[in-house]
Amino acid sequence: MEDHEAETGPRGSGDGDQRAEPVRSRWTPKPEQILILESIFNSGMVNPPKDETVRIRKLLEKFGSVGDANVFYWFQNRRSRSRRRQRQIQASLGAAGDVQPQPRAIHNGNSIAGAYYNPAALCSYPISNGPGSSSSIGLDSANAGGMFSFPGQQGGLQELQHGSGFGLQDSPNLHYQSGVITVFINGVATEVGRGPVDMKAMFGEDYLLIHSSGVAVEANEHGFLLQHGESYFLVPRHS
Amino acid sequence: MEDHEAETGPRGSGDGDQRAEPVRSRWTPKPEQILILESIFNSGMVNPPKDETVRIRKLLEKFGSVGDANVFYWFQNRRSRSRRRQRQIQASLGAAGDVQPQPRAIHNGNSIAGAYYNPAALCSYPISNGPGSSSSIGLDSANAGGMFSFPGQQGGLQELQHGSGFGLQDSPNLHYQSGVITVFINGVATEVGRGPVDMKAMFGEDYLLIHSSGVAVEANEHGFLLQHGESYFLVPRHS
DNA sequence: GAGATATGAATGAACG
DNA sequence: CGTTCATTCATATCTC
Repeated sequence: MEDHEAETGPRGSGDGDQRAEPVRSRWTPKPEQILILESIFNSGMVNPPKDETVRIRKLLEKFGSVGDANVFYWFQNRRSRSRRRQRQIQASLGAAGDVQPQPRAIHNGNSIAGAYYNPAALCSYPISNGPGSSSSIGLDSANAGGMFSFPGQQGGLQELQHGSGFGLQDSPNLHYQSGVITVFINGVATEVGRGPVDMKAMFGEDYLLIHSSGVAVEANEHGFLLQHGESYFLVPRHS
Repeated sequence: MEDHEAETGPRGSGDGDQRAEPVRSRWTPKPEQILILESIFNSGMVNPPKDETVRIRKLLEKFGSVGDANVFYWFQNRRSRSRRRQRQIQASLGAAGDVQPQPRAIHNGNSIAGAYYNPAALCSYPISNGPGSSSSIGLDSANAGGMFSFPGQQGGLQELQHGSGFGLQDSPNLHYQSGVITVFINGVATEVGRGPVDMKAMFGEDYLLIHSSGVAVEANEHGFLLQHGESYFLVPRHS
């Protein structure tokens, strides 16, 4: 986390001699790049150290030009906003009464985030932004580097998240854990706080959480304790 | 690190005029204030001691309420980010290795890293943030103190940087020099590392650096040695 | 094509 | 001092 922001400042440079450059705008990550970044983030590396940042940048460059600063900013923003969302959820859980459809239904036109109304999908941050424009992301191109091999179609998204095979193969430890972990609830990657999750407050009394092994998740008085990377199933209690 | 922050911090106590605004939690320096701060910083005083900080604060107060802590933080951040930028430049110069052409000319449809194509614009940190919103900063107001007298218009910015007449008139020595100096290249205030500057790596073989006196800048094997506050001109060698 | 939202970038404040 | 957090600014994108 050292050198960032160099590169450009849309802000500064208040001189007139800038040739008629069509106002270089900000970096807009390609869908493939977002996938990579998300998968790295969800794998637990939410705050990559500098050398990792460089590696990630090189990886991303297979899909479009990008700078170290962009990667840094991405993780910083992702972390910050994830944390904020988490806090919001937590806060609104405590505040009974005036609530509303609390999780702000991201409702990206297409996309997986649609899975919101279903209680099972009630997650603080549904992974994936939905493979936006380029339908069925063309990962085939530029994939020569061999580091990536996505299942390919958008349906296969969750698959990706599970395995740790996302390219940063060798780094043994995922530096920096942060207070947020990612679990899979009914197949949907979901961020939750590191501590006990008050599932009752989230889903009500009518649901049970079952670990993928089949055993129901124990809950102490504070809530359930989930583990990063594990899969759970939220099922109606009275079914 | 010690006693800062409480002080006159706009946070806790009486910042005089907050009315009429959407209650901003943190200090947002006015353009005039930024100009002042930048000019002080660029004059070489990058780490003002406490008493100077107080004087600077009083100066800034002519343009809006501000606390000593704000000034302290500003210099701390300015120093930190300046150094960081410097390091990034240096790093990317040395990198050279495996990947693509160094000046990463991101040139996407959108995206960053502008200011790269023009050699003259290749500066680690072009001074001035561009008199953004408030066109032709209204310096006339509150200028009664008489310490400042800007040329006024935005074009006159570089003018300001040159002279040492920036208000802190008497302090004989500019405490703390830091590893960064400010020079003027083709009229643009530019930060460079204190040591020899590898201009060849920065601008290529095709450019010469001429001191404002007219003599070409000597370069040893390491690079050019520039001097703080001096003006230079970067000219094509073959023109 | 105006308004709402998402998000890249910048920066004041603070921590270790 | 380097790093991180929180907030804000600016703009790309989406929606109606």
